[in-house]
Amino acid sequence: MRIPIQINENSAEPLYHQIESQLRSLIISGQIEEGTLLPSIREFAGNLNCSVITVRRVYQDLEGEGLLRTRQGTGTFVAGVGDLAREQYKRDAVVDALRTAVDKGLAVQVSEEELTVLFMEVIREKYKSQGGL
Amino acid sequence: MRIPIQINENSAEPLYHQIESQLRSLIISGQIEEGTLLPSIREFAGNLNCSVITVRRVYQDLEGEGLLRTRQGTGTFVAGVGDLAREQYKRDAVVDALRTAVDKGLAVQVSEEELTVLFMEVIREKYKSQGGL
Amino acid sequence: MRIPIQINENSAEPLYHQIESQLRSLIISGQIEEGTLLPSIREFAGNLNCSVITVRRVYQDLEGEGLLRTRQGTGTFVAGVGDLAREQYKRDAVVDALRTAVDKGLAVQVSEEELTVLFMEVIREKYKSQGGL
Amino acid sequence: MRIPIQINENSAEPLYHQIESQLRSLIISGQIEEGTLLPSIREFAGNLNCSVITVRRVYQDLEGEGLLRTRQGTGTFVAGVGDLAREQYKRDAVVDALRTAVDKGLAVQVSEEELTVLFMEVIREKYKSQGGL
DNA sequence: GTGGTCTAGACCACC
DNA sequence: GTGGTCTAGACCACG
Repeated sequence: MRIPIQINENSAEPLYHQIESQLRSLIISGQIEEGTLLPSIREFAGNLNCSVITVRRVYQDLEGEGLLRTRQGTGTFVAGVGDLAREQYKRDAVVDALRTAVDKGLAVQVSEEELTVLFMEVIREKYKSQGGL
Repeated sequence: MRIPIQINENSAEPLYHQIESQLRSLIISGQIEEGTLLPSIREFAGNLNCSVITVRRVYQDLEGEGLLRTRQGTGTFVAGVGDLAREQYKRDAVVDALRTAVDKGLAVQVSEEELTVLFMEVIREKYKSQGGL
Repeated sequence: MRIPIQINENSAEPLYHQIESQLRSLIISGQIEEGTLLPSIREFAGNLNCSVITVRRVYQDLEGEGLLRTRQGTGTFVAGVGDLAREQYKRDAVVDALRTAVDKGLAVQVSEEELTVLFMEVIREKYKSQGGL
Repeated sequence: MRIPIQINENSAEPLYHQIESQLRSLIISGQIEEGTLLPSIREFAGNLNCSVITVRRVYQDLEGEGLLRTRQGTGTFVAGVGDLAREQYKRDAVVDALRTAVDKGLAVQVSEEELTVLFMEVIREKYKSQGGL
């Protein structure tokens, strides 16, 4: 199976972090189903053109979060995410990002109205380009 | 003049980065006026309880962005930010943060409506705690 | 790879500045190819017999100019300089220096003809000592 | 007497240095005649909008070079510059700047021909804007 | 191994 | 007094 991960070479964000957060989203949103066998560390590293130790770290971290399960000699699987946990998880991630954005607006003294207008522009632009969800 | 900067010791965000972004906001929002003489690097370092080198780096980076002007032997001043440039600057910073948040929503497959509701909750909560702007 | 940098201990020009301008020239003239992995800051500091911090500053400044790209844990690379950009870059640097020289001539009231003669003497002397380009 | 000095606030070049080199040029080129009484330190500082100690340094340095003479309680005068010395002085200053420019060209691997063309463009542009000398 | 951050402290040039 | 440069050395994050 081919996992769709986009790496931004120029970003200051560490490699492992970029991969983790995208893979996490794919799992939580259900785009990769529970029980799926992920690529081996070597194969994944080859796909992403990064070192095996980076992939190893990603798998370990997500296993620590309970999103993956590793079976010696077999491979790494997507673990289950309860529906309730999933909803909570989504909400948290999104609310956190929104809070950061609103804080930015406050710091720079944009009014509540202006900020809302900007939000509307951005959401329209993004969701249009993705097609209806 | 006393510059109000809040340092979060526990944050993963580098010290110089915390200081930079807060000072940047103070300048572009106009809360520190053009031409203001900032504290000397030593004095500021004393206030912030950090090394002079860290303050030096902050001043240098912001000078690189054109927000500060420094003259050896004299001190460091707030450079002018044209009103138009300032508006653009604000907008960019905020739109960028909003985009990140909306991307997060997309990644996790939250619907446009849900995301809007969450935004409204967050903005109400934040702006209320700050009083009317 | 060994980078040929000449340090002048007695110059009033700051160390980091000497290194920066020479490394910059090597890159934009194409003598160091795009994608080349530069020495680690520690190794380079050893070669140049200066502090790692000085090298770090050089790499950081040139990264800011877009000439280098650095990834934590991996190293520092020469970034691409588009051929067109490179030509512009060269021209700018040289024209700037020429302007300074001509200004000097004007300030001291040397005639256009005298100045041209002096230029011819200098260019012959310099280019001869370098061999044909 | 009003001495025409242009200060560039944004330059990295130290204040005293900017003033010195311009005043030096004015004297050597004969635009300020031998024996002229220069403004008092305080007056000059007022004109240039800089500190008296900066002007003091300028006068001292140029006195050290033999270009000025100070008489206690009377003021600071322009000393004589022999015609031969003047010519040598001019030549040296200009040749030095030209050498710097040509070095830049070499560093960046511009050919002798290209460099000559650039020089011609620059000299035409500068001398035209100044009117015939 | 790599770069990223931060420290304390020195010495210099400038105003 | 101010900022500008440079040092040695520490600790952390990344690959």
